[in-house]
Amino acid sequence: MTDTPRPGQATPELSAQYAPGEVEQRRYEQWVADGLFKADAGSDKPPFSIVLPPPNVTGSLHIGHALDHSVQDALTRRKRMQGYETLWLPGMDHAGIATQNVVERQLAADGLSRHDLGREAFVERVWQWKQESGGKILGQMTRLGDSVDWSRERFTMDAGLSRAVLTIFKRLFDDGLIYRAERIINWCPRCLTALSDIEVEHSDDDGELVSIRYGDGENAIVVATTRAETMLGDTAVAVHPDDERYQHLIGTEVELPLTGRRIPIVADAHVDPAFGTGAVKVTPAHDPNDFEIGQRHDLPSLTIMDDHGVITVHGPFLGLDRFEARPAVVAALRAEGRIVAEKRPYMHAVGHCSRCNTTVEPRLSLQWFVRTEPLARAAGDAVRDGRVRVEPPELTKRYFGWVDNMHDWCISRQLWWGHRIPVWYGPNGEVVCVGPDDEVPAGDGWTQDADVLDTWFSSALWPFSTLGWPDETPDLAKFYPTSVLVTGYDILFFWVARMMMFGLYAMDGRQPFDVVMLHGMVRDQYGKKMSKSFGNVVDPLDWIERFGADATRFTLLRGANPGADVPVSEEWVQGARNFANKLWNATRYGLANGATVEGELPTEDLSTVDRWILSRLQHVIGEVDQQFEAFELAKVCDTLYHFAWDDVCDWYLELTKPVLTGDDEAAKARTRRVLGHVLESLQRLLHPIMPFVTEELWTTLTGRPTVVRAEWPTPDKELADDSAEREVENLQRVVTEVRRFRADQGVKPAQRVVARLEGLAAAGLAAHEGLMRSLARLDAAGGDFAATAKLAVGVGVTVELDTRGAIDVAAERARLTKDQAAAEKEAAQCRAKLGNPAFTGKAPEAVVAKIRERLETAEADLARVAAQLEALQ
RNA sequence: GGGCGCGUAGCUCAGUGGAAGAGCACCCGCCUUACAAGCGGGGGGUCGUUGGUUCGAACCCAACCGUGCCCACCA
Repeated sequence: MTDTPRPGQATPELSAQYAPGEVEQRRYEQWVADGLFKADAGSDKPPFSIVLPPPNVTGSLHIGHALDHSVQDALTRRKRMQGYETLWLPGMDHAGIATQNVVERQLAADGLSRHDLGREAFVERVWQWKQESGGKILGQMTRLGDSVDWSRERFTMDAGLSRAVLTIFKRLFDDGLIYRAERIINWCPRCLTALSDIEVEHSDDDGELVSIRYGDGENAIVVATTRAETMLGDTAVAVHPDDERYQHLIGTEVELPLTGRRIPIVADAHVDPAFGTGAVKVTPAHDPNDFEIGQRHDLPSLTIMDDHGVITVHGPFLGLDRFEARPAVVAALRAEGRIVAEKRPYMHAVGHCSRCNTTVEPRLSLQWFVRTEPLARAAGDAVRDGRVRVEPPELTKRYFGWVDNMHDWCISRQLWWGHRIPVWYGPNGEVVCVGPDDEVPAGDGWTQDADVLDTWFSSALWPFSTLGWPDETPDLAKFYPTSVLVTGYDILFFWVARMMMFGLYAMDGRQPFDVVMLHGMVRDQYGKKMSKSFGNVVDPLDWIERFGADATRFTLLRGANPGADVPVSEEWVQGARNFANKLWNATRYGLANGATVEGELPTEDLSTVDRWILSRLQHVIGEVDQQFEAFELAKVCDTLYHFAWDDVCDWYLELTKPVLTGDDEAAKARTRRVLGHVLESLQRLLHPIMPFVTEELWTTLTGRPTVVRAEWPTPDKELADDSAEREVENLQRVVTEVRRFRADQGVKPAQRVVARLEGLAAAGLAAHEGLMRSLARLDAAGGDFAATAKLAVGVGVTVELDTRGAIDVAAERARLTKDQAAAEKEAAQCRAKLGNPAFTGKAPEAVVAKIRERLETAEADLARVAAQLEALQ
């Protein structure tokens, strides 16, 4: 093998194996130092922008982030190479409850509560925590290779974003889209705050349905409940207006057991006469349905629990926790003989706090709400009229289901960490909403609302608040609307719909993003959800450490088609690591054989093999582009994997060996140039997926500074060459068939077999005899040649081999007989089909032709096998 | 309770009207000077079931079975 370094350049050296750890840190630091990820709002280039879904400040990088970020980075890096002015904006979410819980736990370790510190000191303490231990995840992002613009990092509580929050709150307030009201809300008795619908998770819990008789004699009415303790707050019993059984009771009163209170029996269409007894106890202060019934019938609301879920009424139960009160109330009722049916198990959906899993208590409470109806309608319309595209489209149904049925959004939280509600109450009942540039009311008796806003309120502003809104900044002008939002389908409703509502509202009807790309969840190799208790959780940092960031990314992206869950396993990441190594060694081969990227790509006198690989490359570029535009990153990975491994490594590199070790210097120079082009193109194509190894290889191969801003390949139609592709395919068939024969016959790979090739000229393969001999390890027939085996390989080429002493005739005959039977069956099927007038009459001509072709092939196979059998005699 | 998916090789998944594919796993043979994290070869599926539409169905339709997810104020 010759070793001819490029003029004026030292021979680059690569070790035999790729060692990612050595490369990654060095490369990332250089990229940042060179400002390669920085966006320029003043550029003339077309914009491409993504805002990173802000991770919680309490979070650290888990495998789901790794997937999410890998997708965004791949999209961003490709667009950057395509010449777009590219911004990927990073940042974090202040994560109200989650963060407050973390700091409260720290305090609890010292025996303190947040109330011991007081509000101001507590918030100060949280900020301090954030400075010291928050935001670990941002550092971890560098390990993945995220090409984010660090100069634009934002935090939902920083000054600019807080101003955006105040601005939009004020605007919504003035438009009558924010209001304060007493409503049934989800209350977490542990976090001591209201929760929105999306912060409540439903699970089917075991409950017990008990039937209780209210009243006596003629007036008795039986109700059923799973929450017996709430009967203490009942202010009515409701029945369906048409329910025959209770006509005589409607409008009367009944005595509520244990309390001595008399409550009315009302008729309400909400009641399902078929469920239970058809009579419902009504507790307006502790059940959303009951609240509405209460509103319709002007019933009083009687609150029976405090913030902690402790009973506040009725002597015997006073001070009991809600779960203690339940059996206590049942026992007391039983003592009075009012339990008319034994308790029976009952599975029903119960809400739990998404932060601490405490059972949520529906509770009447004075809170702030966003009136979502007009906002949600606009959010739905933007998708309906095609301004925003959802990938995969199937998920639009879920999106509509959500935005079209949205309840008003409870936005006040009884927490201290967050954006404080900018409303002040005056001594005479004044309510003043204070915008960012307004004077805060001063004087005696003015107090600010104590609550803070739901965390999702500020994250809903993320696509524009991070770009400088409400100011008309160059960033906002250049990068809004953002190009694509990438996130998991699990937060389509939580977050995406809210960004749509606020984006359309704040930006005068302009959508926050053009495309929503939803990926799936990362799962284990059996498709199981990852969970700590199951022990199947993968730590991406561990994988990056052991297999490299590129291998980790490739493993994730290889499953990342829109909407699809992504199973991963250690075996698979090993495979990806092997792939990185394969690329590494292909480039090593190129470097050792003088592959070059200097000078024009030759077009004259190219070998068939060179024309073939260039043609394949054009197809691959086209395919990859299509797949990228459809966000089908799994397919991108698959296409490039097979091109790199099968076409380039297994065939092309092998096929260049005779030329590159030969002595035709002109031919060698051409192939070196083509080889250099193919390798560096492949590296550019793979860079969005595997940034580190491609950077290392590309810079080494080309001597240029970085592939990060290298030009993305475009297909060159001039280089497409069908005849070269066909020729090489035929060559491959010959080689493969001979290899198969050798393997079946147990001929050692190293053993040269003497052979004669016939029919090459007719098959158009005359020029490639040397290549085929080299790949199939066939020597030219010499003087004592005796054809002991004859191989017809299907493209009109016959190989006669001298395998004296090397083959097992009986085994080969058995195999050929099997082949013969298969070919006969195939031929028979095709003949039957072609003999069927219904088929030939109705099927498209192309299909019929295809069947004819199959028949020809089958017949040729039959002839081939027959010839081989004969030769074996 | 409502809605949306899925069921293809041992595992994870592509394929969506023309006669079944990949990765890994498995079997056989090889340290053939880019790579043993490799090379060459191979076995393996009546495409959940049953009907229907069609010349033709993994693909379209219906029912059923299995399975997953989302939403949900029948006590």
